[in-house]
Amino acid sequence: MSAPVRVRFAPSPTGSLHVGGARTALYNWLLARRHGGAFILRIEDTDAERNKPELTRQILDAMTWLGLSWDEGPFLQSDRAPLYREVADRLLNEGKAYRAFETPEELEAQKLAAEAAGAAFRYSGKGRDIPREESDRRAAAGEKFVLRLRMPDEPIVVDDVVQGRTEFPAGALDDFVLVRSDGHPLYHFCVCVDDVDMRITHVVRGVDHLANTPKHVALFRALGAEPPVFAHLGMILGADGKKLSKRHGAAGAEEFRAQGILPEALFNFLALLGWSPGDDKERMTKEEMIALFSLERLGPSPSRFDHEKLSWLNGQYLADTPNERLLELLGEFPLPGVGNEVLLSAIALHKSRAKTLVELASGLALYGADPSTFEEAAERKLGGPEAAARLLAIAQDFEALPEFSHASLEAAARAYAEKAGIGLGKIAQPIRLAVTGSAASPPLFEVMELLGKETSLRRIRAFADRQPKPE
RNA sequence: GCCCCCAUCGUCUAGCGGCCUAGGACGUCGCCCUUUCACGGCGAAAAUCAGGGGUUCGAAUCCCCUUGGGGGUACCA
Repeated sequence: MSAPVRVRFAPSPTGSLHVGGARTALYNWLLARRHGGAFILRIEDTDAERNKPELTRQILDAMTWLGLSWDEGPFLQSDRAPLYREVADRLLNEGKAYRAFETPEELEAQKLAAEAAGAAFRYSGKGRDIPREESDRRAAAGEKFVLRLRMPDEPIVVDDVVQGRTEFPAGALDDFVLVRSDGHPLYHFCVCVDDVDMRITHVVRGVDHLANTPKHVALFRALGAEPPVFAHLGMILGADGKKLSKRHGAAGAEEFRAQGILPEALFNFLALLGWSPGDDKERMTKEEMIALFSLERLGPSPSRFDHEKLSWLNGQYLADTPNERLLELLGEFPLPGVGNEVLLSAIALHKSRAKTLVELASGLALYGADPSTFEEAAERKLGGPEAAARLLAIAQDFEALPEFSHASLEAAARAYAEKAGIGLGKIAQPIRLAVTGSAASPPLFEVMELLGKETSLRRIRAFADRQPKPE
């Protein structure tokens, strides 16, 4: 394997980068980066029906977001029709492929007949025996035909790096269609032609393609090319073990983005779904993954998508990400209308408490408008006339402070608590509720310092005000 | 139907014949830290290695069967 590594990711334009596809792309990317090779992006849009540039755009955006940069492409199969036609002609001339003139109706009838007889349908291979002259004549006369590959009579071995060696007996596959009767080249054909043309050395993709791989091997041979190294990945399933889809909450990279998942976290999480570096490493930078990656360490079995673990990982990344970058990332979510300086400090206070950017953004809301609602259970417990009196009293103490810093606020609160013969929590909790609307927040006095004297005292007094009066 | 793949704690996984009385991580449950909530630290519960046969002095690791999941079988990708 001295040839430079060349791999590709070849999604069809569905408009969403499914996490299964994202992980496939990621492993291809890792392999290319590991070996200093090339990562090629190719769009499989031979199915003209659903092929809109917009859908491709979304996939590219998601890849860019995830940090999966490609070196060549994106190539569109729809742009490569002349190449497919040329290769199809060559295969026909070399006798490796042949014209078959059955109509879809005839094929359908044969299929039904086979089914009725309890046998599996397989194309008869009838077209194989049509002499070339006759074939040319009928084609010239305008008779409809498809181009089929002449499958070899010997068994086909697929030696997969991940799934192991599999032998498909001779005759297990029939002569499949390369080019439709309307001249459109079909998926299997385009894939192989492109892989040869692009000098792809390793094909890393989902197991759903494994059963089709012998077709590809036969095609590579017919094309006079050595098949690439194959690595078929297990599927990614939802938490219920079913195929992962939108009904599991999210299935596309862009949906995770909208949920406030960091691209680095999703990258790391996806990498671990089917790959293990061997030691007990969990959190890794891209550079570490590149250094450690190898196809041999990919696992063959399907895995479930554990959103809980993603959430944890995301929280880890959130806590470690510099505030400035977080502020940038937060741009996609609603933020209170305060200055960046306040936001940056607030982010520092809140980031270890949030699992997603969405959570972080909503935590930041308290630096905007005064709270209009208060946690009901907390207010029942922490409110009341006595609490109101204390709040008013301590507000006075705070008011008198020479400087409104968290240190002096804390000192004042401690002094108050001691004088009143209560624990610090007894006075801090009502203040917290008054200031943030919630019984849980970052360190109270730091929050107050950030909020400033005026806002903090206004909130404390307003909260005291809404408490029932004595008698 | 036929062909193919997969199978270790609830989940992601380590393990590639003896180091396994099966290791790590998420989640769960305790305790500690603490003005609350997180973070962090410590600890616990959690896998008869799907079941059954072999092979071997020795099997989670190799082979076969069964069961359960998944995929393929298109003039879809």
